[in-house]
Amino acid sequence: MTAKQRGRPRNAQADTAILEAARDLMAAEGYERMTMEAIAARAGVGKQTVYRRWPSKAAIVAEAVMAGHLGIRAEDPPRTGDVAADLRDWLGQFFGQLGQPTAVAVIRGLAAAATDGGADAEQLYERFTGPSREQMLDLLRLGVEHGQFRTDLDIEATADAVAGTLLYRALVPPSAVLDTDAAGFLDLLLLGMTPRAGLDEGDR
Amino acid sequence: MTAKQRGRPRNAQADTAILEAARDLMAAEGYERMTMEAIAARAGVGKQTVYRRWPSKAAIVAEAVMAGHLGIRAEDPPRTGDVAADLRDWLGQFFGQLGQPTAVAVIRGLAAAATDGGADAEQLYERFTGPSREQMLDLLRLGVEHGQFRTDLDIEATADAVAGTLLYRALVPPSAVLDTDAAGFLDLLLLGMTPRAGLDEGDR
Amino acid sequence: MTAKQRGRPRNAQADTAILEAARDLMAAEGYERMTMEAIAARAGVGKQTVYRRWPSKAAIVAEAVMAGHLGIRAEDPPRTGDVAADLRDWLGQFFGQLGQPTAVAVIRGLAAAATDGGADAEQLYERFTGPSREQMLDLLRLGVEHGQFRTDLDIEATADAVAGTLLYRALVPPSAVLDTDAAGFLDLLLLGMTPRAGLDEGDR
Amino acid sequence: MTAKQRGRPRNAQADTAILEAARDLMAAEGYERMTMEAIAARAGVGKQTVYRRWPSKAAIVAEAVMAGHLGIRAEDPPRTGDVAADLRDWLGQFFGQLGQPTAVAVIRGLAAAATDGGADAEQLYERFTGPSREQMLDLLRLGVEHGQFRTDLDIEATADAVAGTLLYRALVPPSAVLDTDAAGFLDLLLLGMTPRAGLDEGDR
DNA sequence: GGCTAATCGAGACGGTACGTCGCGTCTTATG
DNA sequence: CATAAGACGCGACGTACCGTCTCGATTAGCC
Repeated sequence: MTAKQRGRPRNAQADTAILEAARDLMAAEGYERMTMEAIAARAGVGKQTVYRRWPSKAAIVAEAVMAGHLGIRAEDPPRTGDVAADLRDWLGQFFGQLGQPTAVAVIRGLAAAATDGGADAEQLYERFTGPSREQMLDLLRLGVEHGQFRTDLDIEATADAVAGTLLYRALVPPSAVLDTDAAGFLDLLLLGMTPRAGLDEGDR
Repeated sequence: MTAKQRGRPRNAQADTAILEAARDLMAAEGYERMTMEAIAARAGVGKQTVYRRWPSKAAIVAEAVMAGHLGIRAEDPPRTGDVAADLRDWLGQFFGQLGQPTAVAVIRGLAAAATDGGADAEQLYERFTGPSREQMLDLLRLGVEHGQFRTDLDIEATADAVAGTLLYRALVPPSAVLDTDAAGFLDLLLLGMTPRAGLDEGDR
Repeated sequence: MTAKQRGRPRNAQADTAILEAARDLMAAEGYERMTMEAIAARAGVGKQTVYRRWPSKAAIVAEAVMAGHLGIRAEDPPRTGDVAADLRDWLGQFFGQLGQPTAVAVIRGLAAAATDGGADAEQLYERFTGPSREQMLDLLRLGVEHGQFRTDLDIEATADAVAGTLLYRALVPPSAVLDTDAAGFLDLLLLGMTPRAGLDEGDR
Repeated sequence: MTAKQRGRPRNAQADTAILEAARDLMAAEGYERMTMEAIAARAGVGKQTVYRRWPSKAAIVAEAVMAGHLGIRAEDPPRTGDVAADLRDWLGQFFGQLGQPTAVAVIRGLAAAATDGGADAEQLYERFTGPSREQMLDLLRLGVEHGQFRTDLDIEATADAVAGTLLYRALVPPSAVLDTDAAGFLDLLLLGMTPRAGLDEGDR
């Protein structure tokens, strides 16, 4: 049993104020240009109050994503019975958000926060990719069971390919790639996933 | 023709000293923790000498990659006639380097440099992805001509999927993904690329 | 008469713990580097408990001096009949303590506490100089009555000269002055105080 | 021979701007409430530029006093031939300035700066008391030679008594002492300094 | 015994200033 | 002209204390 807390308890409103300030500044300035001082000031909070909760900017961003203040949002995947169609629809939601500057800013920020390779990166990975990743893996397993996807499909690798392509398209400059819609990628993906007569084995 | 330059000519040794200093610091400290001051100091050069050549840290990194001081290196793709096998071999070289900490550091640094979304990102995109991307697109076109790949294959999307997955695997923390080898992804990719009877059309 | 106090009574041990903590820290760190937080921590007391009793660091020091936890201590002045000799002996006690680092630290602290010129300075002045000052003034008046000191002696100015010289010698760095003993000053003082034939008037 | 200076030389205007800013803030706010940030801001200078020159607030004040930007100013002592009268006049200039709030603020600041007892105190002592002290010692020696002062006068102790009394009167709160003029002290001092028949020896 | 009230240790709070670091620019003497 | 050195104004960093506040717990006097 944990010891009874002593002293003045932390103000939960400060937590949300900080996360919301981070969310707003992230959209307005971008991750690099967002400073701890600005977060504290916008949240109406002392700097120490921020540092008491999170040790770094990256950690704040991780928490903001997790708490839903920030990030790519998507409905739960549809379950119409046609798993391939469901997957295409659902992933389309993510790729569709690449047209929104704030969503792109968030993904870039997450990448920036992850680039130091420290403990923050680990946390970010889990919190950002985690929930959606699980939903995707569920859908992939369902497709394999239904016979719509290859029985030897590497579902982890498939999920990575989706996340990676999403990340890449958010990072590269708009002029280079954003006019390319997601259809080509999703075709490629789904074709790679579906079984074909006599080819399940021996293609490697 | 430009007029003959006057005054003391630039010291070409300084260029390489700076790029090598950047390469070393990138590996030792990571992109974020590498500073312009440290680069200049390690290169034994004044800060002005650095700024006279490149406007930003990102630009130095871009140049270092381009000049071969830094980055993922690969041979030219093999041309055995079996384009799918060639592609798998060649891409395998890239993914194989994810086990080398310095290569991972470089990719992370490039991502970090790209995350501000400015002009640097554009330049980095071109220089980093550029040469390899062209080689890959050539290979893809060749595969389509030979009938090994789908005629309606979106080759741009395919290249993005490769680059994105490579980037993603470099960014996510080692414990999460690096033990997964690239075979699953390459299977997925090649299966998605190859034509199948009666399915080339009408699958969307 | 005030109504009997309700609620939990104050803990008298806290008072002494705080004053002793202040005394120790004053000697160890000096007035400027001694913080309210450190006093509370060393006393094993909450900060509020300190502030409930004294409004400022200066007030604590004043109280500590007054309560005898801290400061220049001296016996009551001797009364042998030779007032000049008594005064010399008694003042010698004060100057003699300038060799003790803690006494010097206390005087320095008092000066520091006084330098802001606020209400604290007033209080410190009264508490620090007060009791000894009264004793000195008594001795001076006695000397005038006995005919040992000039009848027109400005006894306030004399007391100030003593206090000031003591303060000055505590403030200036040891190497500059502490090797000078007090005899020269006391000679000067006593000669200035004693009457002389035909010079009591008209010297100004 | 010292090595030829390299790099951009320091801007001498910054030195004076900082000292003048310190002087103004000292008068306006007092030593304790004057901050390094405010000094830098008022001088129109970065904080680093201040720290590059002086390691502490006390050191700045010491320099400001030395450079004449700050402090008790007095003419050179008069030399009328009557050394006692000259001394009274000259010292009266110092004591007279105790009525000016800015002069009082400066003395208080110097005391505050000295109270930490570190290297700054030593420097302050030398720079503040130094020049005037030498002039005073000269005057005292002259008086001894002329037979106006006691041959066994401890001139160091005399100078300390003057400096100490001046300091003390600046530190104690106005209500307590400033209405007392300096005449009483100067009488006391001069009487203590002048020789008298048959008393030069054997008074101790 | 229940109530009210003041105190206790603990520690979070909004602030201010600290002293340091790095930015990108500038200004020198030396090539 | 370019160079190495390094000062410059600026702004953010993460820390230390300020004096205040808010907890649960304690300890009294009063009904």
